Amino acid sequence: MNKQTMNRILDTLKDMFPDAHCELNHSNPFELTIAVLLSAQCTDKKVNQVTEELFKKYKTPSDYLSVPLKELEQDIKQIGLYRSKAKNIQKLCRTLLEEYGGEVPQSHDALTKLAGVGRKTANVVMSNAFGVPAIAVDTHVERVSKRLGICRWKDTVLEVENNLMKKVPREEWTETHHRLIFFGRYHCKAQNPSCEICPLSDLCREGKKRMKSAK
DNA sequence: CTCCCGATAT
DNA sequence: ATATCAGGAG
Repeated sequence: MNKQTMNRILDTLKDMFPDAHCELNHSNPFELTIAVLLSAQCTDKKVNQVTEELFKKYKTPSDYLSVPLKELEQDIKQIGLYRSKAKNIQKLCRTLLEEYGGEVPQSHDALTKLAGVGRKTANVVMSNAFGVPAIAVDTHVERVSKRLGICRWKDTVLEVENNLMKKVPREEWTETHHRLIFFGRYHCKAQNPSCEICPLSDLCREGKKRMKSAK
């Protein structure tokens, strides 16, 4: 992909979603970390429904450790993958208390060592909570980047991330990341993407195919 | 690679 | 009925 095409994509995304932002409700780094951990294979909307009550009941790492595992499981059950997530939350909270004075560490390396926190979650926390430029590659960013030809179809999520970091100016990483999410979530959807009204459909094999069959 | 898993959209 | 949802661990 040449530079002009990439710039066209970035300009179009900015035009379509000028105020794209993190849609996981949170009021501090700790809540954000919990919310992102919960968001794996689940919609943000559902996570927000659950965290509205969850964050009233659990304010600190100690709070999550003050109840039996089974109780926490029930409190997040609607999210799915709830057994492993509940276990990870308690293990993560134990680590925060034992290693970091109950605070969320402000380094990518330390974050990924926490239970249930991988590269994608660490990137989201670093960028949204601590203002460090990052591009977290989730299901939307991966799908959109591949459809638009920003990277190759066979690329791993790490390769997708490296591609985006190479092609997007560092100071625009975080905003671009959010725009790719919005683009994937509301426009270039996994099912029934809006190819007919997509200003970038000429860049996308899938889009071209759908345009033809629509005629 | 598989497993984890309920809610929602299609 | 099936696909998908801000993935991570083993």
